[in-house]
Amino acid sequence: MPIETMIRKLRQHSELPNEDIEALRSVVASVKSLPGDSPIVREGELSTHCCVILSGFAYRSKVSENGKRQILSFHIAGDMPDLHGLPLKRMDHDLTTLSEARLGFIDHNALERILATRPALARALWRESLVDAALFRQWIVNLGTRSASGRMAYLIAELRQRLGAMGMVANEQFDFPITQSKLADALGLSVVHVNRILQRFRTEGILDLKRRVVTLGDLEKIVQLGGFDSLED
Amino acid sequence: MPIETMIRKLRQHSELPNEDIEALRSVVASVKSLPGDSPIVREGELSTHCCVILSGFAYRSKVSENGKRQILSFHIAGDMPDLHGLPLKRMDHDLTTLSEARLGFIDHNALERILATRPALARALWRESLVDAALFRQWIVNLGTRSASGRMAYLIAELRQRLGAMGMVANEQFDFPITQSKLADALGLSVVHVNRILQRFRTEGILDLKRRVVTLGDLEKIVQLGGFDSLED
DNA sequence: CGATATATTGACAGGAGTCAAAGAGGGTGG
DNA sequence: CCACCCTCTTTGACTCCTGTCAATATATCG
Repeated sequence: MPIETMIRKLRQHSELPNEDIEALRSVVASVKSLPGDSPIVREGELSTHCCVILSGFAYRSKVSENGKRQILSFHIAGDMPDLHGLPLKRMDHDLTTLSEARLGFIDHNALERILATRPALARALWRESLVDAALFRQWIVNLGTRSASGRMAYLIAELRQRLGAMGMVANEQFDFPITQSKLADALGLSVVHVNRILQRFRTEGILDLKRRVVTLGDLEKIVQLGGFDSLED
Repeated sequence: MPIETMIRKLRQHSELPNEDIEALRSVVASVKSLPGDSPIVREGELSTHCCVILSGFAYRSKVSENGKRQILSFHIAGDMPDLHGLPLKRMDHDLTTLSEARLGFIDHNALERILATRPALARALWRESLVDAALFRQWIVNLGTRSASGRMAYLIAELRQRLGAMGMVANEQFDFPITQSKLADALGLSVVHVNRILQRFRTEGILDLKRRVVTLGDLEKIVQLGGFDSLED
């Protein structure tokens, strides 16, 4: 039951009685597999349920008036990328699968019912959404203060850490099924420039991103370039 | 009682019984005036209370490992910029006054006590922190997709809207006690370039930022440059 | 009135974008 | 199993936006 990954994640920041965990587990109504690039929710929609990523990847994005798309964040197994839809309802951005993904869906009404009698669980979900906000802040720092290659290195370091915490990094290698054009949209760079950075990283043995797999070459260098502080999982 | 501004803001997104409002009002223990550039909380600290801005401005910032400071957001009267410290405790960034400001402080323990019996209020605060997160997302889009002058225009348009909603814009003019160097840190630009953009805006009659006051010249142009969608308050 | 912070200028360098074309990879259908 | 197509990646040439450095002017404040 890979819903355990989400529970493990919640437990990293919140102590929860077993009954709350059980209640949460029981409220996951349906599980669906979606191919890559499928919209999960769109900006402007009112959400009636939220999802847990059971496997695969998803990303959140927003298009600005000048037509450019900005990718706000990437999400991995265990994440609940549209939790904020529970209190806010109206989505302010899109949520899309990056690769084929298995998603668990939780109906808002059902979730509200169990939260009503379980304040600790409600608090845990609040906390979860605040951790999400903290990642956005990090991303602002990344976009605002670093050079193109620093941004790229930071992204990889952040992913390595989050995937590592979920046990999804092996042999300094992990899955990341992304195109350079999406990388460009996430980092605020042009595709061409992303390509050049990746090539430089490759020839300098820093890392290799090929065929949807990242191979870490020189972790020290990545962390240093990206100014990523905690090397620990 | 300028704590009303905060209550008005909460009510914009949440229906709250009068007793909850009263409880919230009563929990603001002390009010303090701080001069500009005073730290309110620092990154790494554990917060024991949170604050409401009663008047003046504050900003949140984070310094990245390369030494550059990134300003994450600006805050105005009615905002609770460190609400997230209630569930998360450890601050991941600094909070500082921009100008002289009056702050109301709320003790976490006292707040927790009233939240325990007032789920609607707890939910309103959760929502408030999600609105905050949505602003961060907007800011990511701003940094990632717009040119330097677009970013500047967006910042001004966003401020105009938020201040307008609080009734703090008169004659297309509002207070914004900021230096160009802080603007640079917020927009991810160099001071020199910020200066040039402001001059261009000035000579082209788009807007004028001088002596800590913004005078809007051509609102249409600002909104268009910044790609800001809702002109309405 | 001097001292310090902030704003303004100019000259120059370089990182990142744009445009346009050519290769590679991965599917798909015959 | 190969030909074809479509998407993604890679290249090269060129432009220009934004940063850096360093000096000067202007505000602000005690």
